Amino acid sequence: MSTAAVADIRPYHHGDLRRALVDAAIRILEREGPSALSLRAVAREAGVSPAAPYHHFKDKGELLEAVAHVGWEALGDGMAAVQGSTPDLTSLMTEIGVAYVRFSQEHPALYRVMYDTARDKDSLPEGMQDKEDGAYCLVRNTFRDAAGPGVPDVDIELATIAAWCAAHGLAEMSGFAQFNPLKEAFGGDAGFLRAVLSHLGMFQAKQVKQD
Amino acid sequence: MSTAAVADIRPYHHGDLRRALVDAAIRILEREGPSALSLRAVAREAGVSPAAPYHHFKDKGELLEAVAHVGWEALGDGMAAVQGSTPDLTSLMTEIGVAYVRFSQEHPALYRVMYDTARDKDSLPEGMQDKEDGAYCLVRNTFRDAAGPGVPDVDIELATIAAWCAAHGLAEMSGFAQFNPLKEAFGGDAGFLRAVLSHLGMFQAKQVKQD
DNA sequence: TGTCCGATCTGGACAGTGCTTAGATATAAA
DNA sequence: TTTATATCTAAGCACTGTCCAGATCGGACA
Repeated sequence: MSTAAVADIRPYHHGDLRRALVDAAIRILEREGPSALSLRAVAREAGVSPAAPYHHFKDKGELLEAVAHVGWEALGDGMAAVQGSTPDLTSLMTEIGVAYVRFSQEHPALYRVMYDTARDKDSLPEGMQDKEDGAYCLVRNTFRDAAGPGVPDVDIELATIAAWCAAHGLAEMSGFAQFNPLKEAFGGDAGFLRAVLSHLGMFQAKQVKQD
Repeated sequence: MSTAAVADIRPYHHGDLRRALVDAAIRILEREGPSALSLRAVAREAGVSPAAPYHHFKDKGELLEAVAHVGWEALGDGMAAVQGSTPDLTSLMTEIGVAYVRFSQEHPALYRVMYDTARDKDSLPEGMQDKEDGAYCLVRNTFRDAAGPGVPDVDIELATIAAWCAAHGLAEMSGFAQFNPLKEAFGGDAGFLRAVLSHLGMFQAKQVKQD
């Protein structure tokens, strides 16, 4: 079993084609956008025949899920990086939200794949929610720690999803050109993001603690 | 010019193929989802050759824009229908938000096309924002009326986009199966939507009036 | 060492896609 | 009736996702 586990990790002709394909897909995504991400282009980028991916993924969707998984981990890392940057919950949640939106701005194609695959399955991806250190759990734990004991789980969950909705909504809207004037009015993109996130009351600790 | 305008409205062999194609596309969307929406399938549904659509739309994207436009108008109608249902701004904004999310739940494929085409253009679609009676303007006007004179435009715009982000975020998240337990805790889907929207402070009038 | 087996990859094919071009047909204008 | 224009079709191109038969390679076992 232990040798089998090793074989699972480093098993190939090619080296590790599965990983190479995911990397190639992300490279194409960042370079040419989602519309250029065909399975054949990924195989080409990895220097392999068009049929080769089918020995590692059931279909294109399964490859995209693997790509999305990498994206969710990177997003989680980005959000975790600002953890502990301030003791104040309000500004901490704002900074986490800014980190979230920043990621979506820096990797728009990857961000799109992350949600597209999730929507196709009607289910949030593993890398985001299932693991205890996923991005979603990070937000929930932040609320839970701030609330302390005695606050019902339902309220924590509500605060979490409300914050997530706001951040995701802002991530999708902030790219539209129509909001450029408003961005300038708030001193650039960062100021705009903080203004919207601050405007959203759910980042305030009292809402979690009181109600 | 006036006769030309008439010719623009009713000019065909087929009757009105342009409109027929848009209708066919929406029919396919509601029946089989976004992945089945190929230009050829639309032509088939409309009983016409695969090349025929190219005499009415530059490419597939332009057809999708027309489809999205219909979607935005329908969404705007749905949101306008709850207008005046209550004099209280907080509950009115909540009801508008509920109408928004309901639309996305009842027409998930169409809703997806609406934002996909917008993202591809990095620009909000005409049907949503440009016209004075578009869905986005409806929200802005509601805030403006509630705020009265003296409140800077920037604050109105900020409240509008914040509300929009929250509604869109919730529209996208509410479909995920992971939130089903939470929905039950709030007495079903409607209760869940109102709980999240109420939790979001930007629906409260004071934030527009005071700040 | 030689042989075999299974995992890994290729070549070739199929149906379906967006889109273009050349030509047919019907409608309206002359 | 002739002509011009708008509308549509037929055929084809390059591309896609996916499958299949076979080639090739690695490690296990003799």
